[in-house]
Amino acid sequence: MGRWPPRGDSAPAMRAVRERRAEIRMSNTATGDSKYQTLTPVPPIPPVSAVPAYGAPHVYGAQHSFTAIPYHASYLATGGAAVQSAHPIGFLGPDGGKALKLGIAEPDSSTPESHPPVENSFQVPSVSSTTTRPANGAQSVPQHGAHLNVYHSDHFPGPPALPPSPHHMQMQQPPVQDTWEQTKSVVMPLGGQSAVPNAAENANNEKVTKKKRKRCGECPGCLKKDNCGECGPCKSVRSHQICKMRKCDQLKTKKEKVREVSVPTLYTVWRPILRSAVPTGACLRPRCSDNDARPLLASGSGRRLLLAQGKDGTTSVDGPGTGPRQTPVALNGSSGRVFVGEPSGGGVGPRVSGLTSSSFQFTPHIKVNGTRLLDPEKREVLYSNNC
DNA sequence: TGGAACGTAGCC
DNA sequence: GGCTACGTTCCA
Ligand SMILES: [Zn+2]
Ligand SMILES: [Zn+2]
Repeated sequence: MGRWPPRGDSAPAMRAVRERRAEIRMSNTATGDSKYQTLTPVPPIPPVSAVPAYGAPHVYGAQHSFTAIPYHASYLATGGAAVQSAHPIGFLGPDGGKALKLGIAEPDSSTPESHPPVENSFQVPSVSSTTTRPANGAQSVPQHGAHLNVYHSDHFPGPPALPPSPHHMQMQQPPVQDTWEQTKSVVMPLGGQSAVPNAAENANNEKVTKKKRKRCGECPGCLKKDNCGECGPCKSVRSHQICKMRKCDQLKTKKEKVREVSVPTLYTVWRPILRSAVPTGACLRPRCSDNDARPLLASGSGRRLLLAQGKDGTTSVDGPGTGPRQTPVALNGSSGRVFVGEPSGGGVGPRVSGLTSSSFQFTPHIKVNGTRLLDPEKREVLYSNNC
């Protein structure tokens, strides 16, 4: 009783089977053989424990560069007056206690306060869309809330080091430890350094070979015993790839592999961007308990917000526009990662299908203390309240 | 955008 | 050290 593949990356091996495989390759025939059995199942998602959660986008450490980001600029021009400053300030805001309650992680904190129970409004999105849309179509005004799905891809450029800032002490250091313990998997480094072997990149953002995923052992491809003998990988000695027919389905979808992103990470990393991109009063607090907060629209409705990062490390924010848009967004001529949020636009814009309810939720505010947030002045109130 | 080529992780 | 094949880059 053997297993397939016989050896190498994913399964216990048998020399005999390897030889058998060679025979198949040589003869280009597909034969049944008792030696070819199913794979030993492996976890679909290898654990990534101990991977530091750090994905600070470029834009964070350099808010002044916002104006160099076309999408963002247009965004603000159309509706982002209130956040023209594009500061990360509201970010922690004046209310440190509240910030803690929101689950913002201090880089090295070990105090109870720094590990508050976080409202578990974030879950792992189950699937990602592949809708493609040019980023430069973003012209419309962002809406009142965000329902954020965060995706991960394996090639995310690391951000530059965060500059020291007396106003943002907590942000001087990347949140090396992801402290959101409700999640078993950990945020992959969207960039930045990692002290963990097999991490994506080193401190200099240099390419570091990453850990390989394993075959699931259960998909049709994995269950196939024999090489087809006719596909490219079968024919090419240099391919180094498994027969197309046997390619694991899970390994086919290497991009947009969804990873969990902790609340702290969202706050410390992406919140400034969200803040600048959702200028109409979206509360970036997960499940804000504000009674005036508008109820979150059902998943799948509303419009989307994109946070994208190009290979050059720059970050861009894409507006809702007129249609769902996800990956990839061209940035400076290159394609990069795209993070998808969904501002609940209150019926403005098309419905977006395919979203799961298991994603990070931002409660949209349209009112604060009963006052509709219709002008920048009032929105500032909201921001100052660290929503 | 998909395929080819290549480096090398992972397993033995 | 050999082998398979994943991840990545390159190129048409
Ligand atoms: Zn084949
Ligand atoms: Zn599989």
